[in-house]
Amino acid sequence: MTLNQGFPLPAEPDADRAGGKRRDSRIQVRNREKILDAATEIFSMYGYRGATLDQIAGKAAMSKPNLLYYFSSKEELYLAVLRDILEIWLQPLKELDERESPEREISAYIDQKIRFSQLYPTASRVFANEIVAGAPVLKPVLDSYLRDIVKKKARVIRKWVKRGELADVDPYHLIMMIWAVTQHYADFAVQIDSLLGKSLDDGRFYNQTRKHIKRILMRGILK
Amino acid sequence: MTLNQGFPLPAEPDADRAGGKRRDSRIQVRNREKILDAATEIFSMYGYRGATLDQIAGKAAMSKPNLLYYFSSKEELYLAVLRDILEIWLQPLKELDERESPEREISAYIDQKIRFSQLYPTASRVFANEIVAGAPVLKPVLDSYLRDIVKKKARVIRKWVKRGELADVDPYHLIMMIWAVTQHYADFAVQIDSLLGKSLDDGRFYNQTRKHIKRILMRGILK
DNA sequence: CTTTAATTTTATCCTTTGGTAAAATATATC
DNA sequence: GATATATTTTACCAAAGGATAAAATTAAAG
Repeated sequence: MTLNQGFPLPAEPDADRAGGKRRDSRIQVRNREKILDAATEIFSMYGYRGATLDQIAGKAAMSKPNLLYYFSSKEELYLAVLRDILEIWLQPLKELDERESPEREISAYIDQKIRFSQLYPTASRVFANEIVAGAPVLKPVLDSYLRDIVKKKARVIRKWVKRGELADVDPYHLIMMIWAVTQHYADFAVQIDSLLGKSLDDGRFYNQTRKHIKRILMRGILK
Repeated sequence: MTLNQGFPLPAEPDADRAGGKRRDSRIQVRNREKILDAATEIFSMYGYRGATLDQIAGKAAMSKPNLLYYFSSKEELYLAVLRDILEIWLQPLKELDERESPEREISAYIDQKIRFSQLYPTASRVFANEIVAGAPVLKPVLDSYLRDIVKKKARVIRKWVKRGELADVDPYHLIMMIWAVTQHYADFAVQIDSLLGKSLDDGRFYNQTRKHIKRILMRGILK
């Protein structure tokens, strides 16, 4: 029940390979991927504790012991899933560049976030689940890694404000607003489907959503 | 694994009482409440499947069989929790009134939603969990009840747009933006705490957040 | 083709979990 | 204070869940 150990993060453990073992045979790669995909889906629906290895194995079309041959415990599997997600989740924020105009940069950032919601909705949900659950595993990462990046980027936004290119907005709240709105379309997809019968898979809806969010937010923060 | 049965909703089953049994003795009421509170907390952390009756009973300071004396199954307990949440969650939206100005009405709506996030963060998380999980229980409610209310309120917003009191925004996206942003502060509270060391419990932060969200959103949608 | 290493299956273990039965205790009513 | 009812505890149970061991099968290398 401790969960979480060794999450220095972006780097995969990656050991083993030294010992001469080839950890990348065709079948190895294919199966690990199959498992990670299945796990992402199941974890997104039931969270860490609610998910079962049987379900995941079933979805990956293999037996439970076989799955455990690739990931030696449920926890290890969960960590692997989270690691993958975090990598793509964090990337876009790092790219905010103060030398460009806020209009351009923030607009691009929103685009990337929505794109993530479109491309990896289940991954987004696993992440959401983890955070809603109180981030039992990711807390250390949030407290260090994420915190630093956000602090850095808050400074960028503050600079834009000082230069008068942006209305007087609080950088942190702005970032969180963008996260909230963009992730909502992935995390609450069922609700959106219930209300509109649409999802981001629908290209028209995707673009309409993207433009709409940007229109309101940009109007709200530009001078 | 079916979960969900009889969720005509806002109305409590409430039967029994006819049979002459008094379902409201002091101890009855107190214990049911204690259980519901404990359950809300545990469900918010682990979701329906991840939560265990032992945990809930433990948090409610009673034995599992004792808990089952009040709620005869995990499912029934979960339904009771959701029922309570949904009631307070839906209320504010119903109050949008086209006869008032959008400025006033939407502003008030945002206020109420943030207030909910402040007062019932764990309840908000149970709800989030349920939706992220694909709304296995609430789907029928979303498809009927919620859908109708939202449709009605979308009409109100559209009217404001036509009257020229509001920029040309899509009502549905606007509503979802408001949901996303306001609920985010409850659902992703850990993340916010990691980044800012603050929570809505802090009155200063609460107000700052409220004003900030309103400032950006209102600027974004008013003419 | 063998031989060796990688992969998969089968059988099994122990713990947890939702739930029940029935006895024991407390509370209320007359 | 005796009787009936409501509440709580104790003792279980069957199923599910994470995990391991070892046998069986498949793939790779020489």
